[in-house]
Amino acid sequence: AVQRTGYVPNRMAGGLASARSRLIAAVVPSTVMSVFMETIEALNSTLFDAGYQLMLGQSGYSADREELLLEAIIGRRPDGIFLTGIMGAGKGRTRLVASGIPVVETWDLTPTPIDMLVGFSHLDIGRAVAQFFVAKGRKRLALVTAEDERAARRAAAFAEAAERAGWPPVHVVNVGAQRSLRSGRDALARLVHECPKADAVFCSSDLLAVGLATEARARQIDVPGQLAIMGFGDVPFVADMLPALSTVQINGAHIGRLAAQFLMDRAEGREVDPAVVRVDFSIVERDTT
Amino acid sequence: AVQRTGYVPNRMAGGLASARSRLIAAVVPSTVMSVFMETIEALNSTLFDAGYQLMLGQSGYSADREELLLEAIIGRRPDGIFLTGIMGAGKGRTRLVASGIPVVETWDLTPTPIDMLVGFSHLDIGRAVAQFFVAKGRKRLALVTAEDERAARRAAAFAEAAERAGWPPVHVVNVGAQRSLRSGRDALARLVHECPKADAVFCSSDLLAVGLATEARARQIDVPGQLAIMGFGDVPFVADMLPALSTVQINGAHIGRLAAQFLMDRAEGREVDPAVVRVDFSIVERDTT
DNA sequence: GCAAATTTTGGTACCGCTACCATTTGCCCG
DNA sequence: CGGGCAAATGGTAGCGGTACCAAAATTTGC
Repeated sequence: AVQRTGYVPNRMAGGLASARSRLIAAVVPSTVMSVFMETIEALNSTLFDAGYQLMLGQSGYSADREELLLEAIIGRRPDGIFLTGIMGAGKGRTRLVASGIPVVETWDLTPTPIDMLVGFSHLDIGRAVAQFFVAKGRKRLALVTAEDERAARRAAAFAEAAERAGWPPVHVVNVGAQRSLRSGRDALARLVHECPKADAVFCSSDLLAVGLATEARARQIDVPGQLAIMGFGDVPFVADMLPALSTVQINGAHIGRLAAQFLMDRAEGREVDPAVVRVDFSIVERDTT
Repeated sequence: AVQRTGYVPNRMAGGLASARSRLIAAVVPSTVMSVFMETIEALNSTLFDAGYQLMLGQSGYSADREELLLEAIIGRRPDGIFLTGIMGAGKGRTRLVASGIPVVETWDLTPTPIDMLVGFSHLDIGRAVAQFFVAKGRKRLALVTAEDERAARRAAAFAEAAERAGWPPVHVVNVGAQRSLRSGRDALARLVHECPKADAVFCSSDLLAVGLATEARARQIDVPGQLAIMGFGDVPFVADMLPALSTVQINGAHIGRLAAQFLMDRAEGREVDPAVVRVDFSIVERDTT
């Protein structure tokens, strides 16, 4: 009879009755060319295979929009909420905690997570990249960074580690909100103008780094001879570029799968322990360092 | 009182009572490095600003998964369904029609849309690119294409147009399911081996085309002198690559906004007329042709 | 000042399921 | 063949809103 009439159960009614919506909400800053997409894809796949649906919200890197988004999300009573990044104190955080919905924060670490967490230390990465450059004999380190709180923390740790090694202050090129290839190219132009002696640069994203490498080629700057370039994220295509980009690799898909599992475990009443998982990163050395 | 107690209305209950879920479902093949992400981002933004939420489903380019996905989607009773591509006859289509939910198909054209449609003709694009190459004096045309029904149609029209111009048969390199930069590089390797005289190649995606351009550089093949390369999609960064990629530009964000508007109009009981909109494409000539 | 029209308030049925209780049925075994 | 137990079946109260109706309160017009 189900076959004949084409009956599809109304999951909204089911959710209302059972207080289990089988919906998981995810908040991402942006979807275009974003380092988070592999995480979202893995999250979505894992969820779907277990009978859950994904609701996607874009915060657009803006706080008031995030506030609205959170309200809209909580209104749907999802069984779990996935956050890219951590949530600072504020109305949003209070709301989330009050809602009692399982939350997993990702791509970052904090001593005060809302609930569960799958991430890594941006400070460690900043330090590790600085040490990598130092070990390679680079002396004048520089940063190219987009406006992003996590990138700022990597940058701060990078600069501090360089200073502790006795190196001169790290030159910083801020590219603003844009994280495009174009802004990477412009950033290199600014860098060679503002700090021509820089011999190693850590970029806040792979796209920016590819931009630098591209502009370096346009200006016949020898990479890595004259300038070493390190990206962040290891998005799928940078390994096959020419030169292949050295970058900080994050296993985004792993974060997504783990977060999905945590959320589903909690939704189904199972304990999640440990609720805070630190995932690895690694510096993959290719042709630009 | 609402402020004090932190009351957030349960939209699931509201949706059940009013038969208006304020949910829109979108089906995409994949989210990573996909040409559709600008469309999804625009769709999501437009929807969110009007108080709707986006549910994202990945069909993963697979038919049975799509079937399951459709069932899960219909079960949620969304106010509208966004499809990337058109839906051929089959169980899925029957289900969709039977559900009575407004549907907008995108990124393609068909004489038999399910409901609404915002797209363009892949045949026109194939022909236009072939004519472009012919006008440029290219004689030995080639194709590099991933397994994708829409790409296959562009390819067929391209080949046919070349033949009609009196040119020799178009050589086709099929890269399989992978649409990575790596497979683009491999494709060029195959192309120079299998058809060394080819002087112009149309790729089924920008990423593939960038791969070809990269491998051409590695092999010191002169682009565009010896080989012209055309991509598809005009994803954000290809304009700033070196060489800047010539490609077929599609205004993905426009498709997303329009589709969102259509879906919301229908959800709110307004008539959508015309329900089929053909959007423009254009060949942007940069440095690889 | 009063009737008519409009707005506000109060109350209830119902959206389509799930959870749970009360039966009834089937089955095994002494 | 009947008692005890598990499984199947039937029935119902919500889940938290919306929609709509009726009644009351207010405004408007003359």
